[in-house]
This record gives sequence, structure tokens and C-alpha cells, in this order.
Amino acid sequence: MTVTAGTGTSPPSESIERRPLGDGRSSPVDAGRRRKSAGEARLATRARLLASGAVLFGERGLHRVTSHEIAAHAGVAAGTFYNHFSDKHELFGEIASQALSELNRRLESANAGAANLREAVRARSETLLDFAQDNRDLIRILFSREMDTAAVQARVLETLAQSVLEERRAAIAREEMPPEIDPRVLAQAVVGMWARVVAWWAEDPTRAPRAAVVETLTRIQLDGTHPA
Amino acid sequence: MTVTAGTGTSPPSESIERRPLGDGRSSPVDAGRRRKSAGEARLATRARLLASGAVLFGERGLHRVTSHEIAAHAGVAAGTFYNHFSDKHELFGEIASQALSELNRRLESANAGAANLREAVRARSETLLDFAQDNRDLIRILFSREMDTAAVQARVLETLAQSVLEERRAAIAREEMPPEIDPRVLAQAVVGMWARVVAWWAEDPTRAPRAAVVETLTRIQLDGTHPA
DNA sequence: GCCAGCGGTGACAGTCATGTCAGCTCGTCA
DNA sequence: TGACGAGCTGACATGACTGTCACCGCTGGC
Repeated sequence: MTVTAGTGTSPPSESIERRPLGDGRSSPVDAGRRRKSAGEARLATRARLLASGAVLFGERGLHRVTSHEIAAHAGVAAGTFYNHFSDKHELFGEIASQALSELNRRLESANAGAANLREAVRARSETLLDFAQDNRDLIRILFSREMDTAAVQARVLETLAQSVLEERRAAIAREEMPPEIDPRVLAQAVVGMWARVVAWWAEDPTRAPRAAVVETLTRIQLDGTHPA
Repeated sequence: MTVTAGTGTSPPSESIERRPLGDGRSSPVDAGRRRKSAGEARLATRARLLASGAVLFGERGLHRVTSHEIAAHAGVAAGTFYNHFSDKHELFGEIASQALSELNRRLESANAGAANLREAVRARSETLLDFAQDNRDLIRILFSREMDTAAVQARVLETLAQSVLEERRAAIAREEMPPEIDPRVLAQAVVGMWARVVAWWAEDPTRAPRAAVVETLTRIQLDGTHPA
């Protein structure tokens, strides 16, 4: 997944090439190929800022990155940042929000293709790990680093928990799950488990083979860890 | 549990009464009763700073609290803060460290009293909730808010995971647990679950009765959620 | 070919947390 | 009783991040 600039545009993807910044007052609008329309150039700049934000926030977290740094990394001047976002929290929120939507979309879709609870749980675990593998920066933004506290962090976890909750309620209705488990607590537990395991694993995927992580995540949720 | 000032001293507990601060250059060393020895006064001040830090960090997190605020809340001057800690990160680390030790001590002790895996899991869940109920500030410091990233957060979760890992390895040895589950992944999963559920519940304990949370936490870990 | 304005520039002023330090008080000890 | 020093005080210097704004160049429309 790539963070996109508003109304879906082709992005610059990672590693923005620094173009030779203003000598005095002049400023080439774009390095190499020039943009066709002005609006397009604007979107490209926005996309660069989003991409740079994802990288830097992923590396160092919200508080250890400045708006000027993001601008520099994106190859634009400090003031340009504020042409696109009112401050770094807004940028952060935008990145987290897009990442969350995408992750949630994938999880829902994995869920939709599953015939029963067992399949759904396994499919979600796999989806989660795939996402983590392809989007380490975003995983760190969503799960491990400090969010802009309440605002974003709560929304991420609550959104995911809500989605788990719905699935589980359906499972209870289908009598696939014993009703004495409180699904609200369970939803929080599952989300917490996801967040921690994914952050742990994404930090260093050689820690455990993907299959083992999927297997363990699935078993914990379905069969527990006690044989009796 | 109360955060203590180094070598275990009786603390001021919460809510530090603001004493009338310096009019010009004067400064009464202590409101009301005076301390006997100088060293004792020093420890009391340190304890006040620790207590105030716990309250403020718990309320607002590391980044939204300044060292001057902590000093003010503790009823001392800004400079005094630096007589005790080199900066707020050190104070934060100290608080988190003490809280972690205490929580870990209780969990280990709950574990020690248990005859088998089932009892151990249940006892830990209860211990965790009790701790959360009595120490909401500390729970927020340990689990929900941003830690000083890598430094503290990782240590908290790793320490707890380590403790779970040992228990589970013992359980595998006693053949109380199927060996095809990767205990390292499981340990991370359990810790993530704890962190999330406890933070969620401590935020508003009326969300679910304590017993329901304990029950659900225990069942997930032992029996899973699938009846078949 | 001309010009309007979009998008970008970067120096700069404002704000705020930080950590310091000279000076003060009071308890302790000779 | 005198004075020494531990501990505290709070104004202040510092530095970092923030957000602004006057200005500029390019591009597209006429």
C-alpha cells in the first residue's frame, strides 16, 4: 500500500530524490520532467509529503520528527508543508487514517471470503501479517509508536476492535462461539494481541516464520492453549 | 502501590498540597511540620516529584507534561527538579521502572501460588486487574500512553513477555500445553492482550464487570473461543 | 507573446520547554 | 552561638520547533 495524495493519484513512492533547492530566490517547480497541470503538481507535492511523513514517523515517531524535516525529506521548502497541512499532527492523522482504512478494508475482505469463524480467523491473521510485511512504516505508525494520543491511537484500536466485535457477534448468532465469553472484552483482547504480535514480528521477521505466527495467532483465538 | 523515593521511604501519596512559594528570595523548606534530617527532606522531595510525575504523566503522557509543571505540582521550584533528576525522561523511566517491578513481582507471586497452568492463568488475570484498578495512572504510563519509545516501552513489554514465556515453557515441559504453539509468539500475544484489555478496562471499569474480564481473559488463553 | 495566479520559497519572528546558577534558609555540628 | 553546607529557589539565557509572509518563477489561457 502507498499513502495517496487525497483523490488517489500516482505517488512518488519511497525515497524522494532531493532536487537542488532554491539558489537565492529561484525555484524550479519540479526536477526533470515537468508536471502537466498545476493541480497535478500540487497533488504530487502532497503525495511526497505524505510519503516522507510515513517514512520519518515510522522511523522515529511523531514527536521526534519536525515539520521542517518532513519538508526537507520531501524535497520542498518548509513553507510548502503548510500549503498542504496545517501542522504535522494533521499529516500524521492523514497517514494513519489512510493506513487504517486500507488495513481495515483488507481485513473485512478477508472476512467476507470466509465460510466460518475458523476460516475467518485464519484469513485475518494472514492478512495482518502480509500487511505488516509490506508496510513496516505504517505498522509502526499504527501500532508501536506513540500516536497523537487519544485522537488517533484510540481510533485505530477502536476501529479494529469494532470490526472484530461484529464478526464475533455474528459467530455467536451462528452458534459458533460460546456465549459466556464477553465479545467486547474479546474484541479488545484480539486487537491487543494483533498489535503486539505484529509490531514484534515486523521489527524482525526472522524471529519466527510467518506460518508459525499465523498458526499461533489462529490457535490462540480458536482452540486456546490448553489441551484438556 | 506507591512510587517510592529510592531507598524505600514513606511517601506523601497523591495530591501534593501547594505550599506558599517564595516571596522574593525566601523559602520555607517545608510546610507545617519540618523534616528532621536534611537527607530525609531530600527523599521526601524526591518522593513528591515521583508522585507528581506519576499523576501528570498518567493524565497527559510524557510529551504533554513539562519538568516545570511537575515541579509546580510537587510544590517545589523548577530548579529543584534538576537537583533530583537530569530530565523528565529520567523521572519517567524511574516511575515506569518501579511500576513494572511491582507489577511483575505480583504476577510472579500469583504464578508461584498456582498448582497448574489453569490456576496460573486465572491468578495472573486477577492480579493484573487488581493492579489496574488500584493504579490507573501507572497502568496508563505502562501501557496506553506513549512511552519514551524504545527505551521504556520495549522494556516493559519484553519483561512481561519474558515472564509469560518462562511460565509457558514450564507448562510445555509439564505437558500442559501442546508443543506446536510457538511459546515466543504466544508470550507476545498474551502481553499484547493484557496491555490492551487492561488499558481499555481501566479507562472505564463500568464497561464490564471485573469477573467477566477475568473470565474472558482466562478462557481465551486456555480454551479458545471455538466450542468444537 | 503576454500576463494572471498557482504553487513554491526560505528567512524570520514568535513561542515555549529546558537547564543553569547565584543566592537564600535553615538544620546541624563544633 | 556561629558558621557551614545541604537543599531549595526562580529569574534568565538558550535553543529548538513552529508558522508566516513577502516574494518569485513557471505555466496555461487569451
